[in-house]
This record gives sequence, structure tokens and C-alpha cells, in this order.
Amino acid sequence: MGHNGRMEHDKRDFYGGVYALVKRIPAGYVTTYGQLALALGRPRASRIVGGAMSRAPQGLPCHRVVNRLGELSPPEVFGPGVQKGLLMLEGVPFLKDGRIDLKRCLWIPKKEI
DNA sequence: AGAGTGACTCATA
DNA sequence: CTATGAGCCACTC
Repeated sequence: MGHNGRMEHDKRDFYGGVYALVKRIPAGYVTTYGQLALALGRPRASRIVGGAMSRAPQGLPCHRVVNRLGELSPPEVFGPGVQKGLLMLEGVPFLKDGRIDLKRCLWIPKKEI
């Protein structure tokens, strides 16, 4: 198991923990960088979660991770309008100002250890 | 090995 | 309400 490359399921790897949680976010819900960090026992590592997202393997629902104000990622990340389009297709509620209505769709990951 | 990085968050103005 | 500054810390190279 021990190798020099990246491991998908190494619990000592914070990024790996982030990816495992992101996989569980249900369609129609979103979570925040801070909530993921908190669930992994690193309440001040929200910025690190952002780093994990920017290097995430394909196939993860990274568009369901937003900041604590319900604001989406910069347009260059998914392409202009792409993230919002995906979330709207999944039924995520938006406010008039374009932010996500987190009161109605925030998914809080179960705390890990 | 260690300085640099950043899809964040919080405090402050 | 918006804007800006500082702290944060796992990962990258």
C-alpha cells in the first residue's frame, strides 16, 4: 500500500479526506469549505480545502462546494455559468442576489473521528 | 528541507 | 451592506 504517489484512501492525507466527503454530498445540496474542514477535525483549514478542490481528481461533485456566503467559484474554474447551471439542474435554491440559499440546502458532513 | 501558495474565513472599518 | 487585511496550514516543487 505504501507508495510514493498520491493515495485515494489514505486517512492521514487531508486531501483524501476531503475527497471522500465531497463524494457524499447529495445532489440538490451544497456544503462549504469550512464545513468540510470542520468535519475533518481541522476547523481552520478551510483554505486547504480550496487547495484540495483545485487539484481534485475528475468525477467528484466539486461544484457542490461553495464558500460560507453561498458564493460560487470563480468563473474560470468550471467555465462561465457552468457551476450555477449544474446546481440549478440539481434543484439548488438561489437567492435574488445570485448567491445560494444555504439555509435551505446546506449539507453538513458527518464528523470524522 | 523550506519558502511559496491559495476554489477560505474572520475581524475590522 | 461592501472592502480590505491578517491569520490560517496542508500541500507543492
